[in-house]
Amino acid sequence: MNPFDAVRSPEALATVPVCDRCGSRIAGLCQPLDSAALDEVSSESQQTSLTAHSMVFREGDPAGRIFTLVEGFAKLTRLLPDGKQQVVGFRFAGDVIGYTTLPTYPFDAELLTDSRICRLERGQLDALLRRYPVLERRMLDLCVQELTATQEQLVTVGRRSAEARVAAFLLSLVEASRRRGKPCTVLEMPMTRADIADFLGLTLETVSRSLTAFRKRGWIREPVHHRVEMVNLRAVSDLAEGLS
Amino acid sequence: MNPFDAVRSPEALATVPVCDRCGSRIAGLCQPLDSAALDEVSSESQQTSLTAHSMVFREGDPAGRIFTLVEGFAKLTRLLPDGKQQVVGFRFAGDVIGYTTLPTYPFDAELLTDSRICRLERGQLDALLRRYPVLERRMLDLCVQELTATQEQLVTVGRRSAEARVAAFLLSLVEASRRRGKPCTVLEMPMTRADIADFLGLTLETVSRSLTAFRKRGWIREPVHHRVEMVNLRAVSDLAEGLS
DNA sequence: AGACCGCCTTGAACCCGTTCGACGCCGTCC
DNA sequence: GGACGGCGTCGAACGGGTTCAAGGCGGTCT
Repeated sequence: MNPFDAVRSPEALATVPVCDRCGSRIAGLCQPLDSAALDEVSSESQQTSLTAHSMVFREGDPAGRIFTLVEGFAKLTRLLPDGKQQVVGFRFAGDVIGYTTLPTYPFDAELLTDSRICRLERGQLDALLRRYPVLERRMLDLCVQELTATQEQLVTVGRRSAEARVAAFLLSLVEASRRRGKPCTVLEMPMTRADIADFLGLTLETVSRSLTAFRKRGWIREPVHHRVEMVNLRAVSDLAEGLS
Repeated sequence: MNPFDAVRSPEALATVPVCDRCGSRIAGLCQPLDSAALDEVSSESQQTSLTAHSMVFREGDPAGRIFTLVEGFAKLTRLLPDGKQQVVGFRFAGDVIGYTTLPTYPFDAELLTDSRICRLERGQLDALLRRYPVLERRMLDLCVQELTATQEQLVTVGRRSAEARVAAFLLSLVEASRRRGKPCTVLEMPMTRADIADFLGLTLETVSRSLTAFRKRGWIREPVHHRVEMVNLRAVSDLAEGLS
């Protein structure tokens, strides 16, 4: 155990072990913090459990809080005036949700599964950022990562064929799982066909047809609902690259 | 004039006036700096002029430098294995180009016009960020802005019809011009139809047809090559919103 | 059990944007 | 001047993905 543990308050003892297993500690905002700083962050933040389909926040809500997804899956969506929605991203354990410089959140954040989230008031975050410059640096790094991923997604949606988009989506799930330290061929995929379609700029029928095609070619399996097994990762990534 | 000017070195006197008119000072990284800090930044950075079609850097180059576009226009592109390119964004006077946490640049940066750029070695930037926390904050803000714009672009490419995408593109030009403090109905548009098409996930023919359609409807004019006049901004933004 | 509902799958027809081809315009290079 | 190449425009045919429609499967509620 960490040598700092001995001097922690009982309160901290209760909260920190939770933090140690949090995705944020592994790949997210809290990764660069030492134990003392982690204590402070964790004592200022509020952990809550929420059920699937809860809204963490809505597009247009005042952006007064920042969230970390401790466990679970979420989707971020923007609504178009004509009613169609675009999924701008999915979020996994450890990811930060809702950091923006805008006065209001620019998208909806909806949980796809029962989840645990960690909540911080905006003012508290700003104070922490001032106190621990390493946190601000970390925010910037995460933001740049996010920007790169979104640009990648732009390429996917803008230039790839339907099947190549679905293949690229599967690869992004593999990558997200790897980043969380679980390199595994069987992946959680809690999003519906419609969610995936809205992410890829396709219809749910096309997504369904593509996944069926992959299954028939023996590239993937779906042992149970909302779980994919990547059988032939190479074939999928070749298709995503357009080498078809 | 600024009271700090009196104590400046002759060298600073030569460089700072340039900075004061730089786009970065108005809308970019240097915006929050006081005169003393601006002196330091400007003395560490190298200004150069480059001609149209120069590459600022290429995808895969070691990301050792950060650039600010002082004057001019640039496009950022990613190349797909099959040879197609996706324009991931355009950059205008004042914008930062090439900041990444990755070891290499994730896209090409090519100038569309003769431009002036301001160059900073990565190590110098890191030192400045440590010295002036306000700069790090500013980087984060710019990154979040950029992320929001890219997500907006994702919606455009993913869910809008061809004409709506072109309309949205025109609006983004208006917005970029406004941000640089030049709210004007006649805009520079140095990119070719092919560039626009690659940005919007369309072909150049479709872009050409859409712009022709807008012209025939009297929504825009193109008085000279590479310049658009927004005659009926309302009609364009209604189309972009999908209210057609 | 039966009815209902959300989600997924599959088929067939259609349509929007692409592809392919041709041409015009303009600037540059022999 | 003439040839060439980059860029933009336009028409006709094609095709990938959408739209529309029907049906299946697995839950949950009554």
